[in-house]
Amino acid sequence: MTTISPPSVIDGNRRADLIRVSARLFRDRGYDGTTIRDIADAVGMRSGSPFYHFKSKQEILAAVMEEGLLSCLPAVERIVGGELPPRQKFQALVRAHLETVLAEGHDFIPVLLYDWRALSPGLREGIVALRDRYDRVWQVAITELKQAGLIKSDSKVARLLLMGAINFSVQWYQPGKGCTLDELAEEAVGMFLL
Amino acid sequence: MTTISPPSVIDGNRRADLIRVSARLFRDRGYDGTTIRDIADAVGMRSGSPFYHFKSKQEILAAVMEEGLLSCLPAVERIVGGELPPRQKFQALVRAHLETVLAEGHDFIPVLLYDWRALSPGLREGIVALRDRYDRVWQVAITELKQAGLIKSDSKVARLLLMGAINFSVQWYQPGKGCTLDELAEEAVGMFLL
DNA sequence: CCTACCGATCGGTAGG
DNA sequence: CCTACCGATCGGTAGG
Repeated sequence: MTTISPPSVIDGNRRADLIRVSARLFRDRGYDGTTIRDIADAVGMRSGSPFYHFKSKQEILAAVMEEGLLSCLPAVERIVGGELPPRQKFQALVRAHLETVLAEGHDFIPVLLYDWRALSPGLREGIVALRDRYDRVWQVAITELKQAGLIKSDSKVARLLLMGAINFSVQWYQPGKGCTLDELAEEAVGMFLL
Repeated sequence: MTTISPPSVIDGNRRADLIRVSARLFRDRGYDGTTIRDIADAVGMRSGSPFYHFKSKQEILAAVMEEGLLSCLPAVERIVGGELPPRQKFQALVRAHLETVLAEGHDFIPVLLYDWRALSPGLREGIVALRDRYDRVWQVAITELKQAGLIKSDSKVARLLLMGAINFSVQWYQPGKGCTLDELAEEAVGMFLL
């Protein structure tokens, strides 16, 4: 009796490997600073082989961003759909967001934040739809804060300023140096809420 | 009588031209997405000629960032050194900062924000010194806000969150669409201050 | 500042 | 998924 793994599963593993190491390399060196050869080396392939799994380098970038959004959406949607009181709900949302942006090994969303411009317009559409879903979760949370009197404005600009403050931490936060993610979440919530 | 412009002046003009068009191109397409040929074309030179003015493409990038910081530092230092009451002083600082980040033709600081990673470590030192000066201005302003009871914390993290919220607008703000810079400054100040 | 050019690198492909 | 390769592009330089 032979044990044969279905090709689709093998392919799925290698494809997932490529996405994961590409995320790390893109995060560290940027999309343009990473070559197909870097990616192939990191998974133990030859330089032409990634194109067996992806049509182009651009499609790897799109896959990294899509993977990042798909894997972090359920958590934030569960938080905002849950029953916590407004302040605690917002704190949980900020904490979850910080996790996806700053935690070690979480390279997907930083790639989205750093290299959005590098993604060709044709491939942006699908990612934009997921980004919109993510933004909508935040808008709902902020509206609840407004209704609870914890914030002055729940405008779109208010949301962009809030998310910007947190997203920009990707440019300065260093894990293990300075504050922890819990402390950062607490300071952020303390600063933004009345 | 021949009129001969001193070479240093000619060089100064052409060098300034190169910095200006490079800032615009870097802002629009990114450092890696801009070639020396793009830059040369934009000022009407042949592709090898920018290297008469700069030793490398990297040095052009450094010059863009340095120029941006040097030209915006006096304004913010004057504001913070001035006599406005804390809230108005902060509003003026935010407004000035938004100008350097979002106003049309102000491409230098966006390049700093977008392509910091593209600058080689050896060239970062001089720019870091100027960035530190800029950050110090903000820290002073925030400390004054704290003393006036207009903000909860004047920690470094508080400053980074504030500046992040505003800096991130470079990724979403579109001149002429949505709010004006004045409105944006007002909303930001309203959101951050108690 | 131009002409003419080079060496290196890069994304991608044909064929197996 | 590998081998072997290509065409294009790019930063940079020598010599004037």
